[in-house]
Amino acid sequence: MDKSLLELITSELHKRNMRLTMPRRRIMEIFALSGRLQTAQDLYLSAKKEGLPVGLTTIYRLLGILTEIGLARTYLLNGETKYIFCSPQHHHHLICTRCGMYREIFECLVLPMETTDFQPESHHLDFFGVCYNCAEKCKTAPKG
Amino acid sequence: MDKSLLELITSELHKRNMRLTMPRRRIMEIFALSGRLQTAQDLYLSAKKEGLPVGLTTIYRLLGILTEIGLARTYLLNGETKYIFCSPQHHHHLICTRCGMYREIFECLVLPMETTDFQPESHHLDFFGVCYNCAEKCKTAPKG
DNA sequence: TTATCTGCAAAAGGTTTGCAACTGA
DNA sequence: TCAGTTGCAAACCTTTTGCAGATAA
Repeated sequence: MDKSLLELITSELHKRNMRLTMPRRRIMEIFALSGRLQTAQDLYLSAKKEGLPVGLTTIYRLLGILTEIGLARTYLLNGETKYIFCSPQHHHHLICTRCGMYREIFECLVLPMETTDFQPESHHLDFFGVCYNCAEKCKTAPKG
Repeated sequence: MDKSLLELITSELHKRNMRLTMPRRRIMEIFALSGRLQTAQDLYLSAKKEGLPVGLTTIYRLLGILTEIGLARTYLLNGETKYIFCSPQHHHHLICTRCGMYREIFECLVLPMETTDFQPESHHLDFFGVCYNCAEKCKTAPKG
Protein backbone atom coordinates (compact mmCIF):
# COMPACT_ATOMS: atom_id res chain seq x y z
CA MET A 1 0.00 0.00 0.00
CA ASP A 2 1.11 3.52 -0.90
CA LYS A 3 3.26 5.12 1.79
CA SER A 4 1.56 8.52 1.82
CA LEU A 5 -1.80 6.80 2.10
CA LEU A 6 -0.57 4.84 5.09
CA GLU A 7 0.64 8.06 6.67
CA LEU A 8 -2.72 9.69 6.10
CA ILE A 9 -4.49 6.75 7.68
CA THR A 10 -2.12 6.78 10.63
CA SER A 11 -2.68 10.46 11.25
CA GLU A 12 -6.44 10.10 10.93
CA LEU A 13 -6.35 7.28 13.45
CA HIS A 14 -4.16 9.20 15.88
CA LYS A 15 -6.48 12.20 15.59
CA ARG A 16 -9.14 9.95 17.06
CA ASN A 17 -6.90 8.39 19.72
CA MET A 18 -6.76 5.21 17.68
CA ARG A 19 -3.82 3.02 16.80
CA LEU A 20 -2.39 1.55 13.65
CA THR A 21 -2.15 -2.06 14.73
CA MET A 22 -0.76 -4.97 12.78
CA PRO A 23 -4.15 -6.55 12.05
CA ARG A 24 -5.58 -3.22 10.89
CA ARG A 25 -2.64 -2.64 8.62
CA ARG A 26 -2.79 -6.08 7.08
CA ILE A 27 -6.57 -6.02 6.57
CA MET A 28 -6.39 -2.58 4.96
CA GLU A 29 -3.73 -3.80 2.58
CA ILE A 30 -5.82 -6.79 1.55
CA PHE A 31 -8.82 -4.51 1.17
CA ALA A 32 -7.06 -1.75 -0.77
CA LEU A 33 -5.19 -4.08 -3.08
CA SER A 34 -8.17 -6.31 -3.86
CA GLY A 35 -9.62 -3.86 -6.36
CA ARG A 36 -13.11 -5.17 -5.85
CA LEU A 37 -16.21 -4.88 -3.74
CA GLN A 38 -15.83 -6.85 -0.55
CA THR A 39 -18.18 -8.09 2.11
CA ALA A 40 -16.95 -8.35 5.68
CA GLN A 41 -16.92 -12.13 5.20
CA ASP A 42 -14.83 -11.82 2.01
CA LEU A 43 -12.18 -9.84 3.85
CA TYR A 44 -12.28 -12.23 6.77
CA LEU A 45 -11.70 -15.22 4.51
CA SER A 46 -8.98 -13.45 2.51
CA ALA A 47 -7.18 -12.58 5.72
CA LYS A 48 -7.42 -16.15 6.97
CA LYS A 49 -6.13 -17.41 3.63
CA GLU A 50 -3.07 -15.18 3.98
CA GLY A 51 -2.43 -16.64 7.40
CA LEU A 52 -3.60 -13.62 9.36
CA PRO A 53 -5.26 -14.82 12.56
CA VAL A 54 -8.00 -12.21 12.68
CA GLY A 55 -11.56 -12.15 14.01
CA LEU A 56 -14.63 -11.03 12.11
CA THR A 57 -15.23 -8.47 14.82
CA THR A 58 -11.97 -6.73 14.00
CA ILE A 59 -12.96 -6.58 10.34
CA TYR A 60 -16.28 -4.96 11.18
CA ARG A 61 -14.66 -2.48 13.51
CA LEU A 62 -12.06 -1.49 10.93
CA LEU A 63 -14.66 -1.10 8.20
CA GLY A 64 -16.61 1.17 10.51
CA ILE A 65 -13.57 3.33 11.12
CA LEU A 66 -12.60 3.52 7.44
CA THR A 67 -16.13 4.49 6.50
CA GLU A 68 -16.11 7.25 9.07
CA ILE A 69 -12.75 8.57 7.89
CA GLY A 70 -14.02 8.47 4.30
CA LEU A 71 -11.68 5.73 3.12
CA ALA A 72 -14.43 3.23 2.50
CA ARG A 73 -17.91 3.37 1.05
CA THR A 74 -20.80 1.01 1.51
CA TYR A 75 -23.04 -0.43 -1.17
CA LEU A 76 -26.08 -2.62 -0.83
CA LEU A 77 -26.03 -4.87 -3.89
CA ASN A 78 -28.21 -7.94 -4.29
CA GLY A 79 -29.02 -7.75 -0.63
CA GLU A 80 -25.37 -7.90 0.39
CA THR A 81 -23.45 -5.15 2.15
CA LYS A 82 -20.31 -4.50 0.14
CA TYR A 83 -17.41 -2.21 0.86
CA ILE A 84 -15.16 -0.29 -1.51
CA PHE A 85 -11.81 1.05 -0.43
CA CYS A 86 -11.72 4.74 -1.39
CA SER A 87 -8.89 7.13 -2.17
CA PRO A 88 -8.94 10.34 -0.16
CA GLN A 89 -9.37 12.49 -3.32
CA HIS A 90 -12.73 13.13 -4.94
CA HIS A 91 -13.44 10.40 -7.45
CA HIS A 92 -16.11 8.36 -9.20
CA HIS A 93 -16.38 4.60 -9.49
CA LEU A 94 -16.61 2.26 -12.42
CA ILE A 95 -18.13 -0.91 -11.02
CA CYS A 96 -18.39 -4.19 -12.87
CA THR A 97 -21.76 -5.73 -12.12
CA ARG A 98 -20.47 -9.13 -13.20
CA CYS A 99 -17.37 -9.69 -11.07
CA GLY A 100 -17.38 -6.87 -8.52
CA MET A 101 -14.17 -5.28 -9.78
CA TYR A 102 -14.07 -1.49 -9.55
CA ARG A 103 -11.87 1.37 -10.67
CA GLU A 104 -11.63 4.95 -9.52
CA ILE A 105 -11.62 7.86 -11.98
CA PHE A 106 -10.40 11.18 -10.74
CA GLU A 107 -11.78 13.48 -13.40
CA CYS A 108 -15.07 14.87 -12.13
CA LEU A 109 -17.77 14.33 -14.74
CA VAL A 110 -20.57 16.11 -12.93
CA LEU A 111 -21.96 19.38 -14.27
CA PRO A 112 -22.81 22.10 -11.74
CA MET A 113 -26.31 21.74 -10.32
CA GLU A 114 -28.38 24.89 -10.20
CA THR A 115 -30.98 25.05 -7.50
CA THR A 116 -31.86 27.70 -5.03
CA ASP A 117 -33.54 25.54 -2.43
CA PHE A 118 -30.94 22.84 -1.94
CA GLN A 119 -27.36 23.30 -0.79
CA PRO A 120 -25.27 20.45 -2.17
CA GLU A 121 -22.36 19.44 0.04
CA SER A 122 -21.09 16.40 -1.82
CA HIS A 123 -22.03 14.04 -4.59
CA HIS A 124 -21.49 10.42 -5.50
CA LEU A 125 -21.35 9.20 -9.08
CA ASP A 126 -21.02 5.54 -9.94
CA PHE A 127 -20.97 3.89 -13.33
CA PHE A 128 -22.19 0.32 -13.46
CA GLY A 129 -21.26 -1.89 -16.37
CA VAL A 130 -18.97 -4.61 -17.64
CA CYS A 131 -15.20 -4.62 -17.18
CA TYR A 132 -12.78 -5.67 -19.88
CA ASN A 133 -12.19 -9.13 -18.47
CA CYS A 134 -15.87 -9.96 -18.16
CA ALA A 135 -16.57 -8.61 -21.64
CA GLU A 136 -13.85 -10.89 -23.03
CA LYS A 137 -15.26 -13.86 -21.18
CA CYS A 138 -18.70 -13.20 -22.67
CA LYS A 139 -17.22 -13.22 -26.17
CA THR A 140 -15.43 -16.56 -25.80
CA ALA A 141 -18.17 -18.26 -23.81
CA PRO A 142 -21.56 -16.83 -24.80
CA LYS A 143 -24.36 -17.96 -22.57
CA GLY A 144 -27.20 -20.13 -23.92
CA MET B 1 -50.35 8.50 -6.90
CA ASP B 2 -50.10 9.32 -10.60
CA LYS B 3 -52.40 7.21 -12.77
CA SER B 4 -49.86 6.41 -15.50
CA LEU B 5 -47.37 5.35 -12.84
CA LEU B 6 -49.94 3.02 -11.35
CA GLU B 7 -50.57 1.55 -14.78
CA LEU B 8 -46.88 1.01 -15.31
CA ILE B 9 -46.58 -0.72 -11.97
CA THR B 10 -49.59 -2.89 -12.70
CA SER B 11 -48.19 -3.98 -16.04
CA GLU B 12 -44.78 -4.67 -14.54
CA LEU B 13 -46.43 -6.79 -11.88
CA HIS B 14 -48.55 -8.68 -14.39
CA LYS B 15 -45.49 -9.33 -16.54
CA ARG B 16 -44.16 -11.26 -13.55
CA ASN B 17 -47.45 -13.01 -12.75
CA MET B 18 -47.90 -10.76 -9.77
CA ARG B 19 -50.97 -8.89 -8.62
CA LEU B 20 -51.74 -5.36 -7.62
CA THR B 21 -53.33 -6.00 -4.26
CA MET B 22 -54.85 -3.49 -1.92
CA PRO B 23 -52.00 -3.59 0.62
CA ARG B 24 -49.40 -3.18 -2.13
CA ARG B 25 -51.25 -0.25 -3.59
CA ARG B 26 -51.62 1.49 -0.27
CA ILE B 27 -48.04 0.92 0.81
CA MET B 28 -46.74 2.20 -2.53
CA GLU B 29 -48.82 5.33 -2.17
CA ILE B 30 -47.47 6.00 1.29
CA PHE B 31 -43.96 5.32 0.03
CA ALA B 32 -44.20 7.40 -3.15
CA LEU B 33 -45.90 10.35 -1.51
CA SER B 34 -43.60 10.47 1.53
CA GLY B 35 -40.83 12.23 -0.39
CA ARG B 36 -38.18 10.90 1.93
CA LEU B 37 -35.90 7.99 2.60
CA GLN B 38 -37.76 5.25 4.37
CA THR B 39 -36.75 2.18 6.30
CA ALA B 40 -39.01 -0.88 6.18
CA GLN B 41 -39.97 -0.05 9.75
CA ASP B 42 -40.85 3.53 8.82
CA LEU B 43 -43.25 2.33 6.15
CA TYR B 44 -44.70 -0.27 8.47
CA LEU B 45 -45.43 2.33 11.12
CA SER B 46 -46.82 4.84 8.60
CA ALA B 47 -49.14 2.18 7.24
CA LYS B 48 -50.31 1.27 10.73
CA LYS B 49 -50.87 4.92 11.51
CA GLU B 50 -53.11 5.23 8.48
CA GLY B 51 -55.12 2.27 9.70
CA LEU B 52 -53.76 -0.20 7.16
CA PRO B 53 -53.55 -3.62 8.85
CA VAL B 54 -50.32 -4.75 7.20
CA GLY B 55 -47.43 -6.99 8.22
CA LEU B 56 -43.75 -6.14 8.07
CA THR B 57 -43.26 -9.14 5.82
CA THR B 58 -45.48 -7.61 3.17
CA ILE B 59 -43.47 -4.40 3.29
CA TYR B 60 -40.22 -6.27 2.78
CA ARG B 61 -41.66 -8.29 -0.06
CA LEU B 62 -42.99 -5.20 -1.80
CA LEU B 63 -39.71 -3.33 -1.40
CA GLY B 64 -37.96 -6.31 -2.97
CA ILE B 65 -40.30 -6.24 -5.96
CA LEU B 66 -40.03 -2.48 -6.44
CA THR B 67 -36.26 -2.65 -6.28
CA GLU B 68 -36.24 -5.37 -8.92
CA ILE B 69 -38.58 -3.42 -11.19
CA GLY B 70 -36.41 -0.35 -10.74
CA LEU B 71 -38.97 1.69 -8.84
CA ALA B 72 -37.01 1.75 -5.63
CA ARG B 73 -33.37 2.15 -4.72
CA THR B 74 -31.55 1.13 -1.59
CA TYR B 75 -29.14 3.20 0.43
CA LEU B 76 -27.11 2.24 3.44
CA LEU B 77 -26.90 5.38 5.56
CA ASN B 78 -25.65 5.45 9.14
CA GLY B 79 -25.94 1.69 9.24
CA GLU B 80 -29.62 1.77 8.27
CA THR B 81 -31.10 0.36 5.09
CA LYS B 82 -33.18 3.10 3.52
CA TYR B 83 -35.38 3.01 0.45
CA ILE B 84 -36.17 5.72 -2.08
CA PHE B 85 -39.17 5.49 -4.36
CA CYS B 86 -37.89 6.07 -7.93
CA SER B 87 -39.58 7.39 -11.04
CA PRO B 88 -39.22 5.17 -14.09
CA GLN B 89 -37.30 7.85 -16.03
CA HIS B 90 -33.58 8.41 -15.65
CA HIS B 91 -32.95 10.85 -12.84
CA HIS B 92 -30.60 11.96 -10.10
CA HIS B 93 -31.32 12.52 -6.44
CA LEU B 94 -30.91 15.47 -4.15
CA ILE B 95 -30.84 14.02 -0.67
CA CYS B 96 -31.00 16.02 2.53
CA THR B 97 -28.61 14.50 5.02
CA ARG B 98 -30.43 16.25 7.87
CA CYS B 99 -34.04 15.14 7.47
CA GLY B 100 -33.99 12.42 4.83
CA MET B 101 -36.07 14.37 2.32
CA TYR B 102 -35.14 13.80 -1.32
CA ARG B 103 -36.00 15.21 -4.72
CA GLU B 104 -35.54 13.85 -8.20
CA ILE B 105 -34.00 15.92 -10.98
CA PHE B 106 -34.54 14.76 -14.53
CA GLU B 107 -31.82 16.70 -16.29
CA CYS B 108 -28.82 14.42 -16.65
CA LEU B 109 -25.73 16.21 -15.34
CA VAL B 110 -23.21 13.53 -16.18
CA LEU B 111 -20.61 14.09 -18.89
CA PRO B 112 -19.82 11.17 -21.20
CA MET B 113 -17.18 8.86 -19.83
CA GLU B 114 -14.43 7.84 -22.19
CA THR B 115 -12.82 4.51 -21.55
CA THR B 116 -12.03 1.62 -23.81
CA ASP B 117 -11.90 -1.12 -21.24
CA PHE B 118 -15.18 -0.59 -19.43
CA GLN B 119 -18.65 -0.70 -20.94
CA PRO B 120 -20.94 1.49 -18.84
CA GLU B 121 -24.54 0.31 -18.73
CA SER B 122 -25.98 2.76 -16.23
CA HIS B 123 -24.96 5.35 -13.71
CA HIS B 124 -26.22 6.71 -10.43
CA LEU B 125 -25.62 10.28 -9.33
CA ASP B 126 -26.69 11.53 -5.93
CA PHE B 127 -26.19 14.95 -4.40
CA PHE B 128 -26.07 15.08 -0.63
CA GLY B 129 -26.68 18.31 1.18
CA VAL B 130 -29.17 20.45 3.07
CA CYS B 131 -32.74 21.08 1.93
CA TYR B 132 -34.44 24.44 2.18
CA ASN B 133 -36.39 23.59 5.33
CA CYS B 134 -33.38 22.36 7.22
CA ALA B 135 -31.31 25.34 6.11
CA GLU B 136 -34.03 27.66 7.43
CA LYS B 137 -34.14 25.80 10.72
CA CYS B 138 -30.38 26.20 11.11
CA LYS B 139 -30.68 29.98 10.64
CA THR B 140 -33.35 30.47 13.28
CA ALA B 141 -31.94 27.97 15.77
CA PRO B 142 -28.17 27.82 15.39
CA LYS B 143 -26.59 25.05 17.40
CA GLY B 144 -24.19 25.83 20.24
C1' DT C 1 2.85 2.12 31.60
C1' DT C 2 -1.72 2.30 30.26
C1' DA C 3 -5.30 3.40 27.09
C1' DT C 4 -6.54 1.10 23.18
C1' DC C 5 -7.26 -3.11 20.61
C1' DT C 6 -8.30 -8.07 19.87
C1' DG C 7 -11.03 -12.24 19.50
C1' DC C 8 -14.18 -15.11 21.48
C1' DA C 9 -18.83 -16.12 22.76
C1' DA C 10 -23.17 -14.38 23.41
C1' DA C 11 -26.78 -11.05 22.34
C1' DA C 12 -29.16 -8.25 19.28
C1' DG C 13 -31.93 -7.07 15.63
C1' DG C 14 -33.07 -6.78 10.84
C1' DT C 15 -34.69 -9.83 7.09
C1' DT C 16 -36.40 -14.16 5.23
C1' DT C 17 -39.11 -18.40 5.21
C1' DG C 18 -42.94 -21.90 6.01
C1' DC C 19 -47.54 -22.27 6.15
C1' DA C 20 -52.66 -21.99 6.38
C1' DA C 21 -56.12 -18.70 5.34
C1' DC C 22 -57.33 -15.17 2.02
C1' DT C 23 -58.08 -12.68 -2.44
C1' DG C 24 -57.43 -10.50 -7.15
C1' DA C 25 -58.07 -11.48 -12.02
C1' DT D 1 -61.63 -20.89 -9.84
C1' DC D 2 -57.04 -21.00 -8.25
C1' DA D 3 -52.43 -19.05 -8.58
C1' DG D 4 -50.64 -15.57 -6.14
C1' DT D 5 -50.67 -12.96 -1.60
C1' DT D 6 -50.96 -12.16 3.29
C1' DG D 7 -49.46 -12.14 8.16
C1' DC D 8 -47.96 -14.63 11.85
C1' DA D 9 -44.30 -17.10 14.17
C1' DA D 10 -40.08 -19.09 13.81
C1' DA D 11 -35.67 -19.46 11.61
C1' DC D 12 -31.76 -17.22 9.82
C1' DC D 13 -27.74 -14.55 9.61
C1' DT D 14 -25.27 -10.45 9.70
C1' DT D 15 -23.62 -7.16 12.90
C1' DT D 16 -22.80 -5.55 17.62
C1' DT D 17 -21.51 -5.95 22.46
C1' DG D 18 -19.16 -7.48 26.86
C1' DC D 19 -15.06 -8.82 28.58
C1' DA D 20 -10.38 -10.64 29.84
C1' DG D 21 -5.96 -10.90 27.83
C1' DA D 22 -2.71 -8.66 24.40
C1' DT D 23 -0.32 -4.62 22.49
C1' DA D 24 0.93 0.09 20.31
C1' DA D 25 2.76 4.43 21.66
